[in-house]
Amino acid sequence: MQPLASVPSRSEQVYHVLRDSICECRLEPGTHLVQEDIAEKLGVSRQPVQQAMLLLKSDGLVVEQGKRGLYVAPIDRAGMRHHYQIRQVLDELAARLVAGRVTEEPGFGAHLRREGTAILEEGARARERGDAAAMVRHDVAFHTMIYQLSGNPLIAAKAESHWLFLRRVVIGIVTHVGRGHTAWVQHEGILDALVAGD
Amino acid sequence: MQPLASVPSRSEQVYHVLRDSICECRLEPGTHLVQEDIAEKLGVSRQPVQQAMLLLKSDGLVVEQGKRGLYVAPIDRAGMRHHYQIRQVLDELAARLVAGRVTEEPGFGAHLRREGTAILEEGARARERGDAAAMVRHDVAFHTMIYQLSGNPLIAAKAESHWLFLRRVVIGIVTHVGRGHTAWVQHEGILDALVAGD
DNA sequence: TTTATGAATTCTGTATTCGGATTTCGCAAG
DNA sequence: CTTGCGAAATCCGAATACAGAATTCATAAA
Repeated sequence: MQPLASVPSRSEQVYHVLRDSICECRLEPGTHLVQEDIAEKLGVSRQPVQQAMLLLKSDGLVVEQGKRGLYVAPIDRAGMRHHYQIRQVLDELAARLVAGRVTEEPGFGAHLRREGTAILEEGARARERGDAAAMVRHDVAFHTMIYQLSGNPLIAAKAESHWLFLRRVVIGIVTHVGRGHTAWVQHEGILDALVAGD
Repeated sequence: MQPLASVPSRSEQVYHVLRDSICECRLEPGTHLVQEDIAEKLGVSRQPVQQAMLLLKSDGLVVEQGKRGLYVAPIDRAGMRHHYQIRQVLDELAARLVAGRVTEEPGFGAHLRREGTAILEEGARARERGDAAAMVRHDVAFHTMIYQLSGNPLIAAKAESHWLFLRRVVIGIVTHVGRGHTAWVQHEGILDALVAGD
């Protein structure tokens, strides 16, 4: 049995709305976030907004400039590189752990193969449609699957926080540069290697 | 010139007090945290306490059991292993980056050597005194130095959140098992290797 | 035209209050 | 002894109210 899902508090809802808005660049970097305005737009009081801001600040998605208030964090090349570096080592760790489980636990490889191909197929369909957003979604889903199967739940949590930042630019990259193809080929290679035990 | 330090808000102060109390096990795992009690003990209203709790929850230092309120997170073996795994790969990443800078930037190696030996000497003195808490502090300082010199500021931030958990048990390990010695020898080896460029 | 000064505005952090949901406790019924 | 039920108490999230700091703006002086 699992604990039954409870309704999310207003703070959480505000947090998610703001987080998604920032990550999908509907709130542009550098925007000044005023608690009252946001509260009124979302139809809540200032209190849940302030709490959401606190979490966004600890995520690094918003930054405070002195006592001038909170602003949406800028997208700078160096910062993205830093996020990418960390995500990379987390990916490597997760892959190592998954590979370890494949060789240790019988039947785990088949399970991995099943889940992986399902996601890859969906991703392939998105690519045929030329749906960039869906491609990114499935890209993330593939990585998330590996995090979850790694057996270390902290990896998924930490990596997600870096994906938040990367999502802000990945959509643009996939759409404009058209690098989507190579990524999917790589994913198939990764899946094969993992099923084989790295 | 640097932006002058502003007084920390009450929320931040409450957050730090609670965080340290939890990490140094003055608040034992499983303790029920009641906002009103804490607010009264610290001489503030419930509001800053609630905000601090929110951050502690996102750190994973406190967990909520249904709607029964927030409790200090338990220390379990599996969780510690997970934290340790992630910290390990972050350490490796930081070391790689530092080694890279040593070979790239002239004078960086000497700088590293200077800072590193300073910390190691202080740590050695703490060991002679048998001061376990100071040893752990300098152990953390050594790692933090590497994070900071890596050039990726996110590593320090992320790794710190894992040290929060590890600190809860490391003190006990150093005191009881007396494994302090080997750690310091390793640190000297690490420093030598980094100065040489990995 | 530029600089100083002080009032008005704006915005945040904190305190207090309100409403609701849950747990606890006492007592009666099976 | 266990089960069921209702009142009281507990505690949290959210709204509202208040105070202080910073910025803006307008007006006066150089």
